[in-house]
Amino acid sequence: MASENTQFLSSKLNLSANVYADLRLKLIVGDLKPGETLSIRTLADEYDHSAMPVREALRQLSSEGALVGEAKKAYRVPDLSPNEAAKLFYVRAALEGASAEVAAQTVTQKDIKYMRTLSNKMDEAWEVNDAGIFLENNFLFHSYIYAMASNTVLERMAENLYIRTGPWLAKGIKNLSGSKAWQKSHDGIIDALSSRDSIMARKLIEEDSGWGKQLYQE
Amino acid sequence: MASENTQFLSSKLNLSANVYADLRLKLIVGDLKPGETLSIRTLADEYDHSAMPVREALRQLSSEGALVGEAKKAYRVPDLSPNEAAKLFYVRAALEGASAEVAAQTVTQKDIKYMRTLSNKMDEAWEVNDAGIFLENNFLFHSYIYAMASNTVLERMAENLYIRTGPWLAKGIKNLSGSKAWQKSHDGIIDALSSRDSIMARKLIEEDSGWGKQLYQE
DNA sequence: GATACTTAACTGTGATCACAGAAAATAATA
DNA sequence: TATTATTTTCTGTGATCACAGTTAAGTATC
Repeated sequence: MASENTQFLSSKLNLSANVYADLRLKLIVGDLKPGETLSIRTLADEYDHSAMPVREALRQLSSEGALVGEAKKAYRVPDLSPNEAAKLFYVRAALEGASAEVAAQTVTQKDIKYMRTLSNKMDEAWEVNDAGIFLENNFLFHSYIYAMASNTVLERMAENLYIRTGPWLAKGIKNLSGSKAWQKSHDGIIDALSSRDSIMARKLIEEDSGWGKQLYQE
Repeated sequence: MASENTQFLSSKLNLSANVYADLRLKLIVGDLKPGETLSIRTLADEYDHSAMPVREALRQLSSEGALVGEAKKAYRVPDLSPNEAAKLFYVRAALEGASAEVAAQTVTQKDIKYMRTLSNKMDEAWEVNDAGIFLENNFLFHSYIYAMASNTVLERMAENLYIRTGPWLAKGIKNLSGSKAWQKSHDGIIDALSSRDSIMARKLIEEDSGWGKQLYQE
């Protein structure tokens, strides 16, 4: 699994943050399925912690819309309606477009090289049919554009959108087949950034952001 | 005070949500000052609850960037640097502009009327020098535009930005004097929406979003 | 009177328990 | 056997405590 050792990598501050980070990645890469149920005590056993850290992590994810939690029922990974998914992708396109526009003005050759690496990793994952690694690197690719815009506010909000669309995306691409439209798209984005064409970068990113939506329209 | 009875109004689900809602509004309207310190036990006494609900509310606000909380020190209302404030307003302009563009396509006369009401309340608050009510209605005004776009994702993110900029804004407008630039701006927005001019609405909203920034540049 | 040291108060964090409502599993009834 | 009733298990929520750092207050030392 892609996120197996995350909880150890991020063992810095408190336990709640570790649990949160672990679940966060599991959502992004699709290790948690829509409709799947998460209970405090069960997870506490798995992480070998008390209930408190898990409880706080789940509440945070719930407040971010990554999980839903009614009254006294178990937390659940929400399944998105087409309408809800469209809203998430709409916001993502707006935020990501703005980021790309800024990023195009400060991008370096080192950045370009790193983005190509990520794109290659996505391709490798695609070939061996590993959706988890594919989504994780796709997330890293887009994250990097946000990071280049050096606006942490933007970055955090974008990440939230990936957490929320992760399970839904993973459901749609269980088998990695069909056209590699994403690859052409990413190549174009890299080229636009490389030539510092901020308008084109914005346009292409906005188009690429909507890519996932088509998974359920075919 | 503007938010005195909020905790009773929102006494629906659990106590944590009540505390969160109360603190949220206090931040938006400037009842909580930058640098102000919030401790779990102290607030628990004030709300006459145990530590748990307050603890969860503070953690949530912290995860949203509305409060900062290092290691084992008290939570604190962050004071924004000019750079940080600029980032928040940049994102706000992007989100709000997108909202206005959508809102202009579905706005009704009833909506227009309500927005005029809010703008009038702001004017009244301005005249009697009540910054809290002024900011609260300003928030409601902009919130309404988000609501008209009927994108809850967008709405939630925008609200977060108001929570985070609230204390900083309040600091800058302790005394409501000087030009009423905000009024002309709001009138223009209402007119643009009323005539369904989505491009103009977007433009004016983006300009208005940056209004607060000027508080510290004069 | 100012500085260094010690003590006390305060802080978030993790753990544990009691409780009431929801869900699932079992037993009873037809 | 199908349906209802009951019990048992599971759920988040609120409360309380112990702990280890942090900050503030107090006290001694010069």
